[in-house]
Amino acid sequence: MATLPNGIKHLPGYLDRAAQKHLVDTIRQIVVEAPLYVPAMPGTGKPMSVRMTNCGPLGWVTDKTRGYRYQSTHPVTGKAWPEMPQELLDLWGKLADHVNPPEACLVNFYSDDAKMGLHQDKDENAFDAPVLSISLGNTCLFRVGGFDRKAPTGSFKLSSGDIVLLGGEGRLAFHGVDRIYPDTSTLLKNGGRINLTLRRVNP
DNA sequence: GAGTGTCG
DNA sequence: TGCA
Repeated sequence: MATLPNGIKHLPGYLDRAAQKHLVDTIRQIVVEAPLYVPAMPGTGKPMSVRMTNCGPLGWVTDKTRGYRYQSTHPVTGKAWPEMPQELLDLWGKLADHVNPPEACLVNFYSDDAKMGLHQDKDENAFDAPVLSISLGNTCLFRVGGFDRKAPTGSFKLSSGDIVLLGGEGRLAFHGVDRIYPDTSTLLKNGGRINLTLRRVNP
């Protein structure tokens, strides 16, 4: 485990291959119930390069007119998000150091050419709880900065099975994904990367 | 002015 | 990595 200068924790190889495979199977089932959709930027409506879905009581969504928010239903199907799987509740219990369970698990699917610009996770009302991030599939280059957008940034690779905790000082750190490295994992048959982020939304 | 954006 |  490495503690970065800004307080962000990186746990390389936290999940073994079996646990990763099991999670992928779980996510596959979630995607059947709650299909991946293309989120859009507020205002411009510009599509993001990642595809998204969620599980848990709440899900993070965005579209052109209503912007970033959490809601209890899938924006396309209108159905409630699938239940939060037990294995994710267990991981949160082990690593999050927070009394309450996570309410949202955002599932981001990155194709090999997808990116995520530098941003803060600040649509929650519970900054005392960390954001717990799980990487599955191809390696990515992850960039982390500080509390202000202009603070200097640094980058490091995240591999399949790695976990990152954005907590404490690092909870509101700017972060993003610069690039995906194709063919760096055999976990996902069709390439790409899945990132799961567990969040507490309500205080 | 800001950006879960893109470009060089 | 920083700037546009």
